Amino acid sequence: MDAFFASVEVRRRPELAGKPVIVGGTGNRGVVTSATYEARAYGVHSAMPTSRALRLCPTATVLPGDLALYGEVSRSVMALFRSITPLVEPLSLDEAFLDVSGAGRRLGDPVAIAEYIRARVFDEQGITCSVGVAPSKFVAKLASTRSKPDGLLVVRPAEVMEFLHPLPVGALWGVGAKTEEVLLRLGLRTVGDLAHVPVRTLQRAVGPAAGAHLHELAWGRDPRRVVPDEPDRSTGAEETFGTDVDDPAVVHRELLHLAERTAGRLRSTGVLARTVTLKVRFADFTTITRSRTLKVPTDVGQELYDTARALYDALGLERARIRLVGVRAEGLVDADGTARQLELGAREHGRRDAELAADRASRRFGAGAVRPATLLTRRSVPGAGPAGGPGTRR
DNA sequence: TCTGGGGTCCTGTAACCT
DNA sequence: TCTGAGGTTACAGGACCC
Repeated sequence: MDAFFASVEVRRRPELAGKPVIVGGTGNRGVVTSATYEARAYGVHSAMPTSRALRLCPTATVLPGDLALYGEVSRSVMALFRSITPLVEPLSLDEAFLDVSGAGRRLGDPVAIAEYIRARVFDEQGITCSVGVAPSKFVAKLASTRSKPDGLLVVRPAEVMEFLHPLPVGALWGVGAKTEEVLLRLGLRTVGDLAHVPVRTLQRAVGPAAGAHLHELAWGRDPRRVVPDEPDRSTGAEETFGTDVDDPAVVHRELLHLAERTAGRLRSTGVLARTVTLKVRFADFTTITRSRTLKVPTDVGQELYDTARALYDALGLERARIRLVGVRAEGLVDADGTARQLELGAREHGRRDAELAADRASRRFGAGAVRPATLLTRRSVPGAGPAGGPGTRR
């Protein structure tokens, strides 16, 4: 999809069509997550602090975003893709790889399929998308980027080199700011330059794996298949405070909140986590992580919290100024295939049953209907909150 | 100017096991 | 009993993507 979040907002509010619109954090520490092409004309792009974006483009409308709505649109679009081929690999909410090598008889050649997709997405969702058609995932991805917005670019097998080699190294998928800097220092400006440098040189510069990988990509070689339905490897939640925090009690409460959120997601997807990772970002933006692997995988918020809090307390911070904390669950295993460890003397109905009951209450009465008492604030007492706040849901 | 939140993958080091 | 080689895993950090 082109400028996905922003496009969905414009569809919802047609009076914004043709105007600069920014979706992103509206607080003092927000960043841009999506911007219409009208806003991009002012130099606005995603990941830029909203404050800077507004300085560049003061007339822009800034909207907080509505992930639930974008998720709905995403599901509809992915369903359309799956009606074309079962080989759909979603890359994010707004993009996916489709292997259409088997769909030709029914729907025509890949170019016809691409046009069909673009038309259907526009008819059904009222937003535009761009499609790259190529013999490999990586070239298709670059082609779709090149064709944005509202475009279609076909790179046939014989055209891959002439398409690839003039591109700047930074255009390659996997080459970010740091790697680009290293490559430019070596005098490598284009993908063609990259292709003609010995692999060993590349590997010395950016590491053995990345070096070999880049060399292959520079010659258009990308054997990765389109794989549908890969299970997540980790899930987590993190939050940047509105202003830096040095009160351990505030950090502890946030950790509980994040642990509950993460555990809820584990339960809703039917997986257990073996490893808990704590993330702390300090006022100066340095970031550390600490992790611990559990004896028994879990999906219980209280256990994630206990672990995260122990990791935090072990840091022995003396009122350090904290900007962000996060809790992440890794080493995910299928809950069905994992027998729960029976502990000697453990109560039959424990914390897990309480959290499952809270899940059911949340499904009926809205997110956060039941939660730990320490997470209740005046705002969240039913009836006391602002309209639309969590406490006012029924 | 001031840097979100969701992820994936790679690398170096240390510990541990055989 | 000691030593070393080699593999695996845990942990921390960092680059990158949308």
